[in-house]
This record gives sequence, C-alpha cells and structure tokens, in this order.
Amino acid sequence: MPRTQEENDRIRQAAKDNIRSAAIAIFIEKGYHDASIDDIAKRAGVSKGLIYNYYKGKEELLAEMVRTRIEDINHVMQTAATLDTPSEQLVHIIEGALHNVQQHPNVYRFYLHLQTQPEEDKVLARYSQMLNEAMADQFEVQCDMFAKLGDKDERMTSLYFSSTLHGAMQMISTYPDRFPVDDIKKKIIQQFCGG
Amino acid sequence: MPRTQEENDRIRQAAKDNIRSAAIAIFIEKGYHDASIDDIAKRAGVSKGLIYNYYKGKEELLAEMVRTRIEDINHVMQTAATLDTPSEQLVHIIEGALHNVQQHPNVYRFYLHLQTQPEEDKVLARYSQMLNEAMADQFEVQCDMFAKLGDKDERMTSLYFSSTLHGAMQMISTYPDRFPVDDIKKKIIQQFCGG
Amino acid sequence: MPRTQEENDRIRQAAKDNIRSAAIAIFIEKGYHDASIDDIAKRAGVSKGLIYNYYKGKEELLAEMVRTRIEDINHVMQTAATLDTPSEQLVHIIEGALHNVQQHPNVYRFYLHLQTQPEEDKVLARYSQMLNEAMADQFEVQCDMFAKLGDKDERMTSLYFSSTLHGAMQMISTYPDRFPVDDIKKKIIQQFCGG
Amino acid sequence: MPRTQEENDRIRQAAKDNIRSAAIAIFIEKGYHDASIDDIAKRAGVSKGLIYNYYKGKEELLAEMVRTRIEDINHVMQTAATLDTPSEQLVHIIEGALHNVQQHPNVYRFYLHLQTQPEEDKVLARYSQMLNEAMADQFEVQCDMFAKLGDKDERMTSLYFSSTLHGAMQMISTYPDRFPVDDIKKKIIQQFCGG
DNA sequence: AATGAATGAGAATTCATTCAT
DNA sequence: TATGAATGAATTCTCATTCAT
Repeated sequence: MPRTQEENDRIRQAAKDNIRSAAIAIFIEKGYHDASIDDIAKRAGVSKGLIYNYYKGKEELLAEMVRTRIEDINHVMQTAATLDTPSEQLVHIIEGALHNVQQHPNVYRFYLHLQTQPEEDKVLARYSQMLNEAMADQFEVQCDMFAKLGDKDERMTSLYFSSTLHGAMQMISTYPDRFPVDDIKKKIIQQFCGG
Repeated sequence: MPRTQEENDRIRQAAKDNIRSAAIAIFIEKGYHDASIDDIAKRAGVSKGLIYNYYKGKEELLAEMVRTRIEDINHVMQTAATLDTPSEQLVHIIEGALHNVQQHPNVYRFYLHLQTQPEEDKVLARYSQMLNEAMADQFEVQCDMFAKLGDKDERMTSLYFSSTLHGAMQMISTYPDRFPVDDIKKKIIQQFCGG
Repeated sequence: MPRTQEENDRIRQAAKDNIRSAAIAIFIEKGYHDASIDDIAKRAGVSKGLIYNYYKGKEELLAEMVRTRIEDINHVMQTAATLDTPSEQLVHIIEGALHNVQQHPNVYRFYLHLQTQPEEDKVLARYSQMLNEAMADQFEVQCDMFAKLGDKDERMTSLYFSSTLHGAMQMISTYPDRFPVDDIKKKIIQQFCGG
Repeated sequence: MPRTQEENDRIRQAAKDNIRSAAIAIFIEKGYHDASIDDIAKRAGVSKGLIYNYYKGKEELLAEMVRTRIEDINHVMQTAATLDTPSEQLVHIIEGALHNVQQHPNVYRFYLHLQTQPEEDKVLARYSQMLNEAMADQFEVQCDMFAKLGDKDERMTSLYFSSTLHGAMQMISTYPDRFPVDDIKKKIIQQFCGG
C-alpha cells in the first residue's frame, strides 16, 4: 500500500530540510569548495544518492543558501521600513546587522568569503554577484532613509554608513570574542541616526 | 665549467622570484583553490617540477605571499610612524590603505577572501590567522597614534577607525568603479584625524 | 472486497503489457544502456517499484522484447510457409522484411545494434545470440524454399540471399528517406525468386 | 638533467599509442559504454590519470578510433581508384572489404554497432553519422566505377552492390567461422564486376 | 638546476535496485 | 497491487605531487 501524497510530501520536505541544514553547516565549517557531498551526506545521515534526489548538485545547495540569505536581508530591510521614523529604521538595520553577526559570526564570515570569491570562479561568481546586488538594493533603501532624515547628501552618507557598518561586521566576525559590539553599536547609532 | 656559488645563488633567487610572482598573479586571478600548479608553471614559463624544487608545494607559495603582504602592511605602519604628528601618521595609513585597494582591488579582495576562510580549512586557516594577527598589530600601533592625538578612549576609537577603514576598503574592492574613494577618504580623515 | 482471481490476472496482464510497451518504446528511442528505469516508469505512467513487481529488472524487459521479436520473425516465416509456391514464399519474406524496416527503421536499427553487441557484454550477449539463432533458423527454412525452387546449391543461394536482404535492410534503416525501397525490392525478387 | 625534446616526443608518442591500442582493444571487447577508463588503464598498464594527460576523455579515444577507421576506408577507395579498369577497382573494394571483416570480425562488428547507435545518444550520434557519411562517400565513388563499367543505371547498381556487400560483411562478422567467404566473394564479383 | 611523464587519491554524479509503507 | 524514498556501487575526471632523466 503506497504512502499517501501528504505523507510523502512530509517525508520529502523533512529530507530536504535535513540535507539543507547539513549542507549549510558543512559549508560554513569547511567552505564551499572543501565541503564534499560525502561530508554533507554523512552529516545529514543519508546516502550521497539521496542528495541528488533532492538537489541537482552541490551548486544548488549553495544557491538555496544564498537565496535564503538574500531573503533574510530583504526581510530586515522591509521590517525596518515599517517603522515610524527614519531614525528608528536605521537603528533597526544596525541592530539587526550587528546582532546577527554577533550570534553567527561564521555565517557572516561565510558570506563575506563568498562575496570575495575571485571573479574568475565560474561557479561561485554568480552567487557572489547576487549578494552584491542585494547589498546594492539595501544601499538604495538606506539612501531614502537618510534623505528623510534631512540629509542633503544622502548617497554619500549612506555609503559612509554602509562602509562603517560592514567594517564593524567584518571586525566582529574576525574577532568575535574580543570585539565590544555594544559600544560600537552605540557609536554608529550616535553618528548616523543622530537626530 | 661549473657555475660559481654566486652565480648559482643569483639564478636560484631569480627563479624563485619568477615563480612567486606568477603564483601571486594566478592566485589573485583564480583564487587559491582554483589555481593549479600547472597554471602557475605556465605563467612563470617554467616546468612544474621546478616549482617543487624551490617550494615545498602549493601551500608554501601562499605562505610566501602572505608573508610579503604582512611585510607590506608593516612597512606602511613603520613609514607612518616616522612622520611627525599623529594626525599625519593616520592620514598616511588611510591614504596608503585606500590607494592600495583602489589600485589593486583584486589583491585586497584576495586577502579578505583568505581572511574569511573557514577556520576548519586545515591548510588555509594558518594564513588567515597570520593576517588577522597583522591586523591586530596594526590596531595596537593605531591606538598609540590616537592616544598621542589626545584621545582618552583610544582603543575604542582605534577600533571604530579600523571598522570604518576596512569597511571602506571592502566597499571599494566590491564596487571599484562606482565608489567615490576620494570623498570617503576626506570624510574618514575629517572624522578621525580631526583636530 | 477482494478482487476475483480473474480480475487480478487481468489487471496484472494489463500492467505488464503497459510496462513492456513503454520499455520497448524507450529502448528503441534511447538504446538499452541509455534508457533508465525511470524513463520507462514515466512513459508507462507507473512507479519504478511496480516495474520490479512484474519484471526482475531491466534485463528481463529486454528479454521480453527480444522474445517478441523472435516470435514476429518466426511468424513471418510460418506465414510464408503456408503459401503455395516457393517463389511466393520468398517474395513474402522479402516484402515482409523490407516493409517492416521501411515502416520502423529504428526498430530494425535497435535489433541490429543489439545483434552487434560485443560478445563480452555479459548482460546483452545472450540476446544477441538469441537473435542470431533466430536468423539461423530463418536461413534453414529459406534453404528448403530454394531447394523446392530447384536450386542445386540451395545453401549457398540462401546465404547470398540473406546477405543481400540484410544488406538492404541495413541500408534502409541507415538512410530511411533516401533509399529506393521498391526498386531494390524488385531487384531482389527478380534475382532470387526468378524462376 | 631534463630529457631532450626528442626523447620526450618519443615517450609521449609511445604512451599515446599504448593507450590508444588498449582503448581500441577494450572498446572492441566490451563496447564503448561498457568500457571504463579503468579497464583501459589496466590494459595499457598505466594510471587512469595518464590517459587524461593524453586524451581529453573517453570520447576522444573513440574519436581517434573512428578517424582512423574512416581513413582506412578512404585509403581502400583511393587505392582502388588507381587501378586500371573499373572491374579491377570493384574487385579490389570487394576483396578489401571482405578480407578485412574476415580478419577482424569484431572490428567490423564494433563499427556496425556504432553505426546503429540510437540517434538520441548525444555522445555517439556524431560518430555514427561520420561513419555513415564515409559510407555515402564510398557509394559515390562506386557509382563512377559502375558508370565506367557501362552501367546505365549506375546509382541503382551501386546501391544494390553496397547492400549486397554490406550484407555479406554483416553475415561474416556474425558467423565468422561458418561463413564461406570465398564462395560469396566469387558470387559478388561475378554479379557486379561483370565482364 | 630543470624537465615533464606518471601517479593516485579524491571528487561529483548516475542509476539499477531495494524495501518500508 | 502499488509507490517512491533511499541506497551504494560504479564511473568519469582533476590535480598536487613524485621522480627518473
């Protein structure tokens, strides 16, 4: 007697999730190139073959991961946009970003690693670019916020803001134990969400 | 007619340099993993075997590269230290850093990529760490500068400064054509080398 | 409410036939090796599992196919044998053969491909051999026909006839659009069914 | 001290030849799909890696083989063309073809197998087609011969001739021990090289 | 000092087959 | 009877490294 449609869907979804989680974990631990399908299969506790049942290959696992990442970024931006004042919006972005890096420095590290992939890497260049574009989108949204904040030179300020914020994120992910996140957060808020 | 000792040394050194240059170029173009020894040999115009004559393997070529990089960083810091005022010193660091990234965005990209290597990568983690330590050294030197500048909270300022500077460098290397380097440079100088 | 025995048999037979048809179609389109069980299951509109319910594996599907082929060949020969004169009998064979190839060049092609399978192919060699034996049987029957036609050297004539006929079939299947089937048919009939 | 250029060339050529021979032998024994690179490496007594040093992959080994085959076919045709009378020319073609199959039935078998590859096989279809084209070229040359022989309907005769000849070849390769090659050869010569 | 032929360990991927439901 | 999730053995191909010359 075959399983019902629903049951199969459930099993499939569980298996996919399981594999995706394992892949994410392994990618973050070892990096994309060093992670083998075998590693992922072992971590997920499934056979190599099953991974190919659900994903076209290693690259698709990365694609899924990047897609999720971009959605997360966009989600933060959209939530920010619902807040009342530009000042609060920027604070939300800052806190979201720094909190995230602080909680998962390796994840930020992974994506920064991906973004800095040599452009010649035919496989990864696409994902690198997708992340850069997401950052560019984020930048545009920030420009609006600074404009609403009364900034006359909002593009320059947004750039400077992004530099500072990403610099801080980079530092946090590099020295996760030593970096005084809260103090830096205050400084950034004070500098850019000034009022 | 055997070569003289000196002549041999000269030949050896020239060959080593040649190989190192080729390796650097290829690593930066393709990244460490994607660069093959064959690529490097071809670029250097020598045989694969010769590379192993001078270097223990691929990894040692990277080690050499990282060593040079760290020396370059230290060199900038030392030169800065010879300047008269802390303000001039910081300006020198800023200009050196930004100019460098602007001239060779891919080089900065390469090292940032290396620094963000997953820690589990047994081969590369060491180099990642070495670069981080160099950055930490740089940080300490900067602290002195900010202290001399009269800053009471020089460690925090130095951190914030490093964040901002590295953030800017990251942005330049990501968007080399669109980023207004000079404007940002001015802003950084104004903010940190202030008065 | 359990099904009756008959009903079950009917269902089983229908399912088997369905699968066999799908397998034949896929085998002919893609060849044995390139055809996947998945392809066959999709074409038949059943699950992979069901195929294994009715057939031991991929090979048995081929076996079934070859069995049918041989039956078809024998059927043509038997029908020929019911005709009155040896001349008519041979004409029937020729027309049957050429018509068949002309209608389904890919089918002939498939079996010729199978017959020319390397002998070492442990899986397929058996089927190759079965087809060759069927051809040998056909040859014997033809010998009788040529004998009845008054040929003193009937084995040689039958061989020459088979060569010519199979050569023509090979040409038709290779150049299905360009080959003047009817003209060649006439020539063969004229040459061999002459008297 | 490195080897001289010549010495290397010699070594390379020997290795290539060795690999090619092994590949041909294995392909003929097991067929293209069933032959693994491992098989070929073992037969050649070299490592798998070396094969990829000399050939882009499995397909290139086949390509080389097919190229040689076509050259051989063309060579027979060209040699035939140098003979004085069309009758002698045709006899030369017949003898060349039948002798060849008789000596190496498995080789003929291999190429017929290749020619009958399903068209959907994306890898092999090209080679199949190349062989068919070589056969078509051969056909055109034969037409001229029959024309010179005074045949009014030379294209039809050439087709019929080709059918008969290829049919015989197919039979020889199928029943190499039982087929009376010389007798059939005489019959073909008698039928087509008139005089 | 210099060469490049040769190796072999390891990676991604495919697919016939099994088996719990 | 029927399903399709899961397996794992086999295969192609890559590349850092070795070593005879």
